[in-house]
Amino acid sequence: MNFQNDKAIYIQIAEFVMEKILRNEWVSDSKIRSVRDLGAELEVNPNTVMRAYDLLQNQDIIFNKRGLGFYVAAQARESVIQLKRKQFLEIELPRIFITMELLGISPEEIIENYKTRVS
Amino acid sequence: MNFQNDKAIYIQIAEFVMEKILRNEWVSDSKIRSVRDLGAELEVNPNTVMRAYDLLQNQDIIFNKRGLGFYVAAQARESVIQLKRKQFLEIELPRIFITMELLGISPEEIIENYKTRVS
Amino acid sequence: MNFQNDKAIYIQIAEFVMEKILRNEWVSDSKIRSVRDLGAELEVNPNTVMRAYDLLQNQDIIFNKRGLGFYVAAQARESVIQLKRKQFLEIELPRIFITMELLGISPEEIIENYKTRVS
Amino acid sequence: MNFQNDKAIYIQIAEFVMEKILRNEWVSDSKIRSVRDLGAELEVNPNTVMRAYDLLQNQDIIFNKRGLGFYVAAQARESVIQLKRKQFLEIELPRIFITMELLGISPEEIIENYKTRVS
DNA sequence: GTGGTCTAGACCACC
DNA sequence: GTGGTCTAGACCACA
Repeated sequence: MNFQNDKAIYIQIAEFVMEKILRNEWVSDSKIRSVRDLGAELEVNPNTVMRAYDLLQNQDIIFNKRGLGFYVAAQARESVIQLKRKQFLEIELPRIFITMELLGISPEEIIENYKTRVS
Repeated sequence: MNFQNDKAIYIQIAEFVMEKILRNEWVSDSKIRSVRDLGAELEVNPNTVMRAYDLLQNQDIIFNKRGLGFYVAAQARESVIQLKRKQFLEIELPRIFITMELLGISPEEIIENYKTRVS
Repeated sequence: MNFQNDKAIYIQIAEFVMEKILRNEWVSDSKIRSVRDLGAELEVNPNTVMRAYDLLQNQDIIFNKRGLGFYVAAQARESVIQLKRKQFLEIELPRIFITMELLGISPEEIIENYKTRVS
Repeated sequence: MNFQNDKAIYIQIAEFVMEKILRNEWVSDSKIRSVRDLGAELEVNPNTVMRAYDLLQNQDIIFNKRGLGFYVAAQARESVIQLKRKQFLEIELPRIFITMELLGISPEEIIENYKTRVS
């Protein structure tokens, strides 16, 4: 992890975890790194890691066992996909529509392109 | 300019120039920064800037007056839009379709979303 | 606000805001206190207020206008009720069932009690 | 004990004692702390402790041996449960029904929830 | 002025 | 050991 782009660090950490889950590298019920541990490795404040974990917990992607640590939730992968769907539809799609308008690309042109791709 | 993402620096410089033109901050026939000048400010090799200008010249976005420097082309804005259209349709759009497939989002869902936005 | 009970301060602040909305004292689209302002009055760190507002924003109860402040969301009251429903069903109800079991109270006894109340 | 909530202190002391009995930490016929002793530790007036003990004695939860102190009654645990049953049915349950009405939660929804929990 | 992010460091409860 | 909360203070972007 390089934290090179302009997204907040805690967002990048959350996306890192989600990527691991999406790739099935981190599976349900397995323990993930502790906030102190991961914070030390990434050289960020544990609070920043905590914020990432908090976000993931709110999305039912990880859960906490008191005094033990965070674990990957049972339906974690599905939750990640669900969250990404939401982000795509609410954030990326509007941007795409704006770009299309700016570049004078009509929906019909997209559909044409899509059909060509499928056929 | 930060050169923080993973794109080549000369690409980022070209995009920086195109952005200026798109926003009408740099207009047709006006002179743009010299290769040496811009290279010094951005702390990159003048050759890198030259590569960016070369790319823009090939797309009819800027042109060169020998011994004088580079100038914004007459139809620069249109050329930029044309270039971006091409990039959008050939590079971004395929990526979007892949993401949609990955997240299980159907074209119908997009169309529905688009109509809601318009109404 | 006294922060007398054992709940986290940021939770109490969020509940304070939700109470205002439930009572229709704070209505949709009206601006709410800034994080600095409310933090100063309650003598807590602005970050703590921010955490409360963050929670409320995630629940679509308030929203942010950049550089201007937080505002009560359009469907804020409905969102508050929705959130409280969830809390009741997932947190309070299980506790009630545990208490019932501990005190040897059967569901039938509750139903009997409920009917008496209704009639 | 913190005396942080809004209940009267003597009530909280009585509940503290009942909790001990419920958890079988204080068993029948064992002597409990003296009024002066407990009052000193909790930094409250002995009269306040006395009021709590008086309440418990009226409910047959503790009894007094003159000149010796207070002892846990034979059927203390059953008496505590009996008292809490009464409190639950007469005080908490009405509040629960009010909350349910406020949040638009039907008894059917509760039953459904209960079945899911049992199964 | 507004929020948003991050750090350093503290204290707490739970296990 | 684990997370959870809070503070003080900093710097940033946006308007």
